[in-house]
Amino acid sequence: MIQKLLREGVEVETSIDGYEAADFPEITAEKQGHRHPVHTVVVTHFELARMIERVNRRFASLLRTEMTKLGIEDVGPAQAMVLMAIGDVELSVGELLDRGHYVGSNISYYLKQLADGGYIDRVASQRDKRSARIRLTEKGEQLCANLRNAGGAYNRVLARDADDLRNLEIAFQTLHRLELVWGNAARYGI
Amino acid sequence: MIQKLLREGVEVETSIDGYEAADFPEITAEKQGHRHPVHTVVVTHFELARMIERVNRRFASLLRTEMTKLGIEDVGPAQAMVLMAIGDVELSVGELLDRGHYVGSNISYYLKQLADGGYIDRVASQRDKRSARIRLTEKGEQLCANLRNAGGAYNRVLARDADDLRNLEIAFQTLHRLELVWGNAARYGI
DNA sequence: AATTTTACTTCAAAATTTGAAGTAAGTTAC
DNA sequence: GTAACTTACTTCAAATTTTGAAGTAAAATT
Repeated sequence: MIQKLLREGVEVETSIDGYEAADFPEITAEKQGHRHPVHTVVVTHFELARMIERVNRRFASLLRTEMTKLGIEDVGPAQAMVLMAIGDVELSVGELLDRGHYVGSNISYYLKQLADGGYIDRVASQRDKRSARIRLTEKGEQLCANLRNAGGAYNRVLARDADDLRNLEIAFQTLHRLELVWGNAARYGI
Repeated sequence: MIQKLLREGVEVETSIDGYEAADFPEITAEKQGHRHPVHTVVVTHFELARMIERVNRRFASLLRTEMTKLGIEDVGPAQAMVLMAIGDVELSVGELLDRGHYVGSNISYYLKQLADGGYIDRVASQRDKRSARIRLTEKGEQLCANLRNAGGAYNRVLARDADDLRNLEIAFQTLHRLELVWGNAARYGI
């Protein structure tokens, strides 16, 4: 059985596509059935990818909503993610590229908009004048803080007890592993 | 400690952004340090979202490469994901929307391209002539089969033992939970 | 000093996504 | 039975995001 799974995928509770889970946060956040899978199906590499795509889409639209509430009009959710990627450190464009697996021209474009909007400062490095040093302005920090603040509610819903924490941790690590495996495969072939 | 984490995030091994993990599949696929976190940092809701974004980006480019290898020129990775979402069942556009949290006009657009490329068949339902029934053609099934086949190698790398399987399962379930929480929040507010 | 490499930017084109408006079929309420 | 409404989808134009090719200037190498 394990052998077969190793070849083909992973067992998981619940149907992959039908959303039979209840449709309200109070209920879906409950633990019923979560720890003790009943009937199981097989998840492949692709099912995971599809799940990731869906979750990503949901988050993007959530972020868009959050930003609309904050009255941010000059930049979109993608730019906000770049802002969050910068965080509270000063870094070069190259470092930022690594942080998000962006493409250079893409980041360059976003940084231009963020600089125009006054969210970041861009200074040529003293030691290497090719390299631009990026950091958030007051305004940029404020936006990040607001977004993080709005996110607090989700943290509370998602991480309710030690069990949740463990699962989130495992999910994070597993995604990191996917990131490495898929990334290396793209560069060196599997 | 737990109380603080519940409010702010989740403990995880390793730095979030620096990729100090080795850069080759052989090494990164190893288990060293994976089960026993040493130094820990806090992951928030946002770090998870950023991770998901990165992993999604990586997968998309992998899929693009895979499709180039297969000589697919008429549709892109996004359309291929739609194809995979359809799978081996016949369904309506509405059902497909639910499967991927797509927007209607978007799917409509993709379906048009997929139909033009001969990857899907589209028949008006007998019972309700507004509703289009979608299913893969021979060609569509072939592409899906090829992609699934290419994906087999990743399944083997990602799911090497029972421990990996457990982690992948937990990651899948946790992402599903994120999907529900973020989705409900978008519709009803948190 | 010439050449190559690095670190980025620019620009145009392509791909993806959104949103508003439309159509046609089905449903409901007179 | 028909007017009004809803559902299931499509179309189109615009916005956003992403890619890729070409460029620039500084640094490193030869």
